[in-house]
Amino acid sequence: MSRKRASVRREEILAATIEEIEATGLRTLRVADVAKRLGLSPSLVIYHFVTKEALVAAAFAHAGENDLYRARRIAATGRPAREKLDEVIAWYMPTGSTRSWKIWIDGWSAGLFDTELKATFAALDKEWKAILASLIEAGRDAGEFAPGADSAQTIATRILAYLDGLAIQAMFHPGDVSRQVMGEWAGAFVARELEPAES
Amino acid sequence: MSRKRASVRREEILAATIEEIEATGLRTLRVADVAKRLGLSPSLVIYHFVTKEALVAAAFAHAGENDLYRARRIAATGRPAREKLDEVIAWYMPTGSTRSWKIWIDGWSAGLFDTELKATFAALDKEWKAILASLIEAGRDAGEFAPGADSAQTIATRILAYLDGLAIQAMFHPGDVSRQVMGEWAGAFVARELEPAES
DNA sequence: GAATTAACTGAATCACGGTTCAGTAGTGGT
DNA sequence: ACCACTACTGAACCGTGATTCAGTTAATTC
Repeated sequence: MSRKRASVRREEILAATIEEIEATGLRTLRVADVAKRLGLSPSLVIYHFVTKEALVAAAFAHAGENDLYRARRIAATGRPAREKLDEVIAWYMPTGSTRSWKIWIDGWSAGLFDTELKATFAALDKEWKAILASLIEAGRDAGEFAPGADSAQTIATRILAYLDGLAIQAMFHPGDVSRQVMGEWAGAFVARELEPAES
Repeated sequence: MSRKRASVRREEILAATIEEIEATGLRTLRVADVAKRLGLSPSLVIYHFVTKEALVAAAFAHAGENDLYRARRIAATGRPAREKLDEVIAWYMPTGSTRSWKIWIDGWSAGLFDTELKATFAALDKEWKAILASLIEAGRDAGEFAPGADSAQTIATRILAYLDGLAIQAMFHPGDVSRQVMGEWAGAFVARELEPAES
């Protein structure tokens, strides 16, 4: 049983937890399954995280931070705002390889009745909006986007709302909204929001 | 213990189940709590529904049908298509008194890993899209809406996606998307989809 | 108004899975 | 080499909550 430093093992366990939620859902998540995935004893998982609930909370926070990290790296590139915006959006969507929407739908459902989780999601959402808003402002300053009536923050909120909705449709009704369609519609929405007066 | 015909009792239990999910969430739903809500024994609930899982499935189907029924009644009115469309949309949103979004978010999460539930939701969604599409077509025929490039079905899908997304935002970030804002944004979206060439 | 059926209950069962705990064994420091 | 600390395990415990079942009583039928 190769021992590892606590910080390393904790990361492994968090990743395994997300994988397990991804694969079978939060409602049937068992500590034992997370442990088995790594060939460890259930006790160890509890040893590191004290309680299953805390494990789940930590796992969601971890996964969310990971996604944000990637998005921030895209935003930090030295390219036109529109390109970066498109790429960040593409990453937010289910297409983004690692980023699965199953866990977030599960997370929302749990967050409805769990204050800590709800706070975690609120914080993550705020960050996503900040990233988008900052790209929108950059684009406006650079003259790429028309200076609209609404604040960048507001537009970011609307875009994320639409993306969430599209993701759900794509998840449950892939016949109505394929991945490609989802991308096209998202692109059209962004265009309408940011380049209104093209006439 | 006033006895009731099975059909009546079943309806009561279904309603109580939805209320319980609404109040405390699917993940902590106990058969005993549903029973207590009606002053009945847990055994009776099982007597009527055989299994908790079946109870939950039936409850979601029941709630969904209820909502659809109301929507269809609105659509059957003899008013302009736009008015009816707006009202149906208002009813779809969390504002619609009974219609709570908590249960649907919970439902999605459960549906991800439950084939029967997923099928139920697919059927409900299909119905909603049909209602919207038929209103859109009626409005086009009546000259209320411009005849766009996309089919009524497609536009219905996009509208529902946006509504879902807005509902989630309103649920989790009411500071960013109040009920009123939600209504305004939804209205603007519909307008853009249906009355594009107003120039 | 007896007989049959259908609604209903309470107490027991039973599996499941999170958590505890006492102990084992790597690991890093001196 | 020894010590202290930390990662780790296996077996037991224990609460929970769905389901079962044998029986009770209200409705319905004839």
